[in-house]
Amino acid sequence: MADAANPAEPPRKRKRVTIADIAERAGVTSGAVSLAVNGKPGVSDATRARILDVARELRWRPSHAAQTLMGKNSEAVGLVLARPAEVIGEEIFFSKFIAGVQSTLSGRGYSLLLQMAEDAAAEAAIHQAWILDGRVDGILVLDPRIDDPRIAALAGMDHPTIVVGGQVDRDSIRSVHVDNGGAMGLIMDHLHGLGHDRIAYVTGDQAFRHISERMDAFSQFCVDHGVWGQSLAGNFDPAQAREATARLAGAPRPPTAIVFDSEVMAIAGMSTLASLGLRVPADVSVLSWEDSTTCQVLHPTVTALSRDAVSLGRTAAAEILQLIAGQPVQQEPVVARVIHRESTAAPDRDRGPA
Amino acid sequence: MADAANPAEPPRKRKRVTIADIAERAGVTSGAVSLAVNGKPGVSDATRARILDVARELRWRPSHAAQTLMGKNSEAVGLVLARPAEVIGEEIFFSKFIAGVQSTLSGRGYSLLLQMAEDAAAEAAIHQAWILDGRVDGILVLDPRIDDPRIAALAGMDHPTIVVGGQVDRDSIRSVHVDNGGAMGLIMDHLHGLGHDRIAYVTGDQAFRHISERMDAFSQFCVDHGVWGQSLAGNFDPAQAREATARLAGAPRPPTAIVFDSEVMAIAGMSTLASLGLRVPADVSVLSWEDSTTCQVLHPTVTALSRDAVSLGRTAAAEILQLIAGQPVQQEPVVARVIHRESTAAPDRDRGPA
DNA sequence: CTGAAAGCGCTTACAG
DNA sequence: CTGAAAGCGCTTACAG
Repeated sequence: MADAANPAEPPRKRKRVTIADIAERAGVTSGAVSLAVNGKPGVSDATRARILDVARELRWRPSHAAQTLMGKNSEAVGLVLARPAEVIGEEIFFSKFIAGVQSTLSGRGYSLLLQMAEDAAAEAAIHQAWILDGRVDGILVLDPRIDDPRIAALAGMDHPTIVVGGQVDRDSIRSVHVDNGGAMGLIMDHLHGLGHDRIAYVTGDQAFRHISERMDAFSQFCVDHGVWGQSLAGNFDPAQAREATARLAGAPRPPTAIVFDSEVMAIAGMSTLASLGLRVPADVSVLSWEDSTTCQVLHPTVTALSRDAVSLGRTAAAEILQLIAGQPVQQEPVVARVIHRESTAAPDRDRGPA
Repeated sequence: MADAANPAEPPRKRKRVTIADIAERAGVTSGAVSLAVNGKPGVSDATRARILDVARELRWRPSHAAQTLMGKNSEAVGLVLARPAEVIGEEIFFSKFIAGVQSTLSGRGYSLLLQMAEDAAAEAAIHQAWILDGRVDGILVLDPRIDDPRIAALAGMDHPTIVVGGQVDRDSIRSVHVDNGGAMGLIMDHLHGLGHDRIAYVTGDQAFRHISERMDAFSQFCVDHGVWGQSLAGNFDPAQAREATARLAGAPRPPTAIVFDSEVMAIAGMSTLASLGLRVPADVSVLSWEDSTTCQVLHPTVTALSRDAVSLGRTAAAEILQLIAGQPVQQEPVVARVIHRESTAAPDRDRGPA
């Protein structure tokens, strides 16, 4: 088909076209071709124009491998996901984040090199290999843990690295500024402002830095505002969220509002409440830490913290690109806000049956 | 920290260790080192052992760039996504598929090279660049369209390619066998078996091959079984799905069951039905083409076609790996099944108020 | 401004 | 079995 459209096309089989081919055709040396195509001084304008013409005519493309061998950037950013495939498939955060990263990267001609690993140690090994191979110009690290081996390893390699999802106490490593504590403050302001003073928080995996930051802010707020607050340790598993919700609902003095650490957990929690005959928000308000279309279309619609994972990805990508370019990183803080929907309302303690 | 743990470690700055370093240390030529580390004949066992020891001691790793220059495989598979970041972030299919691909690839030491593109033409350009650069050993193409430019371009390059999401009429290109028609048959069997004979189908973008395959099977079934069937063209947009649902619900003789082409569309549709005061499944049954945790925890839970995007990704990855290895591709068909949940039930035409 | 050459790190014939 | 050399496709000093 392509051939039919352009019948004069030469039989393009095997044999890649190299700068040597261009040099021969243009009657110069390959060194001159290199200077010409790279826009470096050293060839006359006339020669340069001729060389460029031939290059275009021959449909030449630089050999990425050869350029990498010479130390050129690989134009790729690496990201390894150390979670089971099932979790990555369920949590909307990952696809949003990756989509955001991609949209910025692709605009600059960069690709994302993606790999999955069993655990943080395996992830660190992949990082090492990628860096030594020059396969990536920079690395994105997701969700730092307390005493994260990946951070320790990367800190020693001085390679562009951006950590996403929590602060890191190393000078050599930058992190996308996500203010988890501040976001939790917004959530608590929202609920407390509605009149809630018995609030529960069903958390994700507490080994993650970002989760512990949220928990700290949660406790802090409760202490400061005289709110009864209870965190229940979870692990992002919906079954576990359901169990925690049932336990909370069955308590002598149940909370009037529950904050869930992910969309999937929030939905699971709401479904549990419904099956227990509890109404949202009349009996208990629900808030999801992560927004999605599902939150918008559920019945009732779900109040959510919009971290906007897509723009978080965009920001992370922009920062790693700045780091790679050797520019100072302009940390644009990722804005989070509470999107107020139907699942949160003032508690109706004293009201009779609707 | 790493240094503290291993104080004898040499100052590992700059300068990568090459086979020349190994050769010098082991008292052989670099050619011998190459043979030794690659397990090729040409060196005595004693020499080989000595060389391997030195390589290990020096923590040598082959230069990926140099090997690629010599024509070695890149150990990466390419996938470009030609959809807006927002869509990719919302549709659970993508993250599941990518997670599945990854889990198989990572097990074999392969990475996924990912990029986003504006449209199919831009995607084809990225494919060309990747192939010419030797950056990927194989390419995965998602959701072929009618007269897809990507397929036309790839067909001419004889490079390992696997198409996912629809059949393709080219001998040189293999596709993961997803039986869209058969799956639609399962859905219709399910609904018809429950007693529905007025069924609507709100579709995704009809320019996609897999959607048109589903539509054909839908029409076919309706004709064969005397079912009143109506497809409404959509484009995966939840707002559009809501509108289509409202139109269907407001019809003089509304359907008793609606099939939606994606999870997001199904949820949007259900929310519309609820806001119109229609009960699911009492007034209308709803079925989603794509399963997810959300389908399991919604109220009512949603009957869904489980294509199992994760295993679809695994299968696609396994097939591209076989193609790369030059092995015959064993097409394991991807099994789809209808997971019956609360959102579908027998139509209650004649029944009075509950 | 241009030419000739060395080198990036590896692999692979080709002689000894 | 081993050594010496050419070559993959490019870049970059270094002479003219």
